[in-house]
Amino acid sequence: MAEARKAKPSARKRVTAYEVAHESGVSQATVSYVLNNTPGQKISEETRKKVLAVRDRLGYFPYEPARTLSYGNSSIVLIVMPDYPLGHVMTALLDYLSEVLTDVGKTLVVHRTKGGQSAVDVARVIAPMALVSMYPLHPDEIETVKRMGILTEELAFGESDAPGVITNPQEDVGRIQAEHLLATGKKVLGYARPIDERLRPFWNPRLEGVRRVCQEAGLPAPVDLALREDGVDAAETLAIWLRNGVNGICAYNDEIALAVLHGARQLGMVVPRECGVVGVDDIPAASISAPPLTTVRLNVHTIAQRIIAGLKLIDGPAEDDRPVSELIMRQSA
Amino acid sequence: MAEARKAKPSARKRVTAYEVAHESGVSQATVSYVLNNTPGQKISEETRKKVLAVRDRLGYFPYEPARTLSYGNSSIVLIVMPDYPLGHVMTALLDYLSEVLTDVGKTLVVHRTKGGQSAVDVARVIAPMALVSMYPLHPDEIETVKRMGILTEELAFGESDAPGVITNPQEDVGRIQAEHLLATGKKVLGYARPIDERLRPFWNPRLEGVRRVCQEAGLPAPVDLALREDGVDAAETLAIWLRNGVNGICAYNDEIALAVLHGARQLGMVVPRECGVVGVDDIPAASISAPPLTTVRLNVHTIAQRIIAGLKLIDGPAEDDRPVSELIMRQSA
DNA sequence: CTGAAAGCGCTTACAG
DNA sequence: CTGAAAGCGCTTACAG
Repeated sequence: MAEARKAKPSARKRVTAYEVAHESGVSQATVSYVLNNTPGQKISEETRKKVLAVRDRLGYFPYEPARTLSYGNSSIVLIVMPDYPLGHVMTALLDYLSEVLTDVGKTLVVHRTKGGQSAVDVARVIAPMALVSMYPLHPDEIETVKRMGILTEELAFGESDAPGVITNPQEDVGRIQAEHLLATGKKVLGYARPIDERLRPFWNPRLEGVRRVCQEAGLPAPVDLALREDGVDAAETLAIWLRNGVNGICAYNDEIALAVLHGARQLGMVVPRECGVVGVDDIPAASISAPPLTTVRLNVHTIAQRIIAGLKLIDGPAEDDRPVSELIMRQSA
Repeated sequence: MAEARKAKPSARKRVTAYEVAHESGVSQATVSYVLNNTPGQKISEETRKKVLAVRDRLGYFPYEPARTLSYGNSSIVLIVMPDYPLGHVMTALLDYLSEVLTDVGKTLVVHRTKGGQSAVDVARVIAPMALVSMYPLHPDEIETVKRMGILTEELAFGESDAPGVITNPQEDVGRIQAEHLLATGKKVLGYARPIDERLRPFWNPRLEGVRRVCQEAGLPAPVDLALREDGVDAAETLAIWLRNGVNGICAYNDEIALAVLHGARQLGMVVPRECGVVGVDDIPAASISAPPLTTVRLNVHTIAQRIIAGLKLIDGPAEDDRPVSELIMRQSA
């Protein structure tokens, strides 16, 4: 795995606090005090000025690994994601998270963890102060990471009340889709999921939401089928749904929904009259499909704030009270 | 900006090499030798076994910051990207890069740098062994990072022969688009670029490629217009092109191309007869648009290999000789 | 074949 | 108000 590191690199001599102290005619401690604005230390204005000037002249900045070692904790927040496509929403989530963390002096860094590689290994080399996982972690992994003194959080897409698990209930997404379809008079629903089995943790809770709505309405359970995003099997799959009497389809995301729409065009079906379709994500292409796609938009800010609150790093921006998911109604359903 | 760190966290006592040494009845040095397989150290099989056993029992792993401090260099490769949407291609690039780096014991980590924030600051807290920038860095920034002893590389989308700059010539992409359009008999080209000004470094080189092809063919320069990805201004923009006699459009990427197609449908235009359209990226939706989109696919592996070769971390997988970009012909041009 | 010791660059009691 | 010193957890000459 990790091979031995090569010979020590020519380690371009680093500018150290020692040098700054020396040039300023003060001790290393004093340098540390002024640079960190250490509370409870009264530094004369003169000394402070001098140190700062030398710092600037030398272009000095503390070396983080040393700081981390001494302090016992870093300021890095590591987020691990699966390495398969996650779309616009996750990107937006990351950016917002990054912004908020930057504001409180933390640095967010992302690792796309390849299947087979453990988040624990990554956490070991990054040695972050906190680890946020975008996919389910094994309890042993959580245990190990915690024992490393790292705050740990897992974003769960289903229900959970386990500690350290931020729930981002995706059932709601499925419910919204299904309820809208039923409200438009559809009676038999289909669920269009992606083919990639690794995505199961993401779509399964949504399907569960659809399932419950059907059940509560006394309607048949949704028939779920997998579909390619490039739409080559769309017509064929749609035909299966039709044979099952399906007239409303909830898609895992907009890309899949677009593929369904493609299949419908091929079959000459009239959407939404013969079959309604609703997606998730509201990607740009959703508003320009034929017909424009009715979809569910996720409110990334709320999710981000839950993560941040779970990290307890900041008192958190006032809880966002916008709903996590909302229906964007267009013409496909 | 960075606020003072809070009181030392309850720093759950870390298992140290000292403890492993103690429990094994050997010195710390010996523990380090066996764990690192330090060459030139002859450790008795017995000692090795013992140390390893204790390591496993205690669940010990070296603490990276200490290791980095001592060794003088980390095993992290940091990649900074702009924080605006970059699409499937960049994601694929990251994943491939990550995979290769993992194989050689490095860990790739990504930071989406917000405008206004400097890559230098990020590099300072992560203290990586190498920094790869996906956007242009200021020469001063490069200088600073290098002085920190960090290998630095910048992915340039235009031409450049500056050291430390990996060129990923995007003119070629524009050329391929334009040449195809001209080959189908189009005489006046348009360039559809995104609205976000921050994307300029990415589309400008491509537009330049289109421009050159037109020039070389003795045709009028391409007329470039900005377009929203959600297509609300597509018809209107398309009308402007038409008034200028444009009958072939090169789009910055597939999303924009899809918007153009949307506008064409609204105007009742026949694509590609009245106007050809070619995108870039070959996203899944490209194959199911109406009509299916002709596009240029980028070969991510080649780009990744150039980056890796530039890092000189490994002897590199045999240079991929597949072309960087290739035309995927479908029905929109 | 193994260990005592120095050193990486910081922070933080502890003395003054 | 400031400094000498210990300590964070590792690696690596240097002795034996």
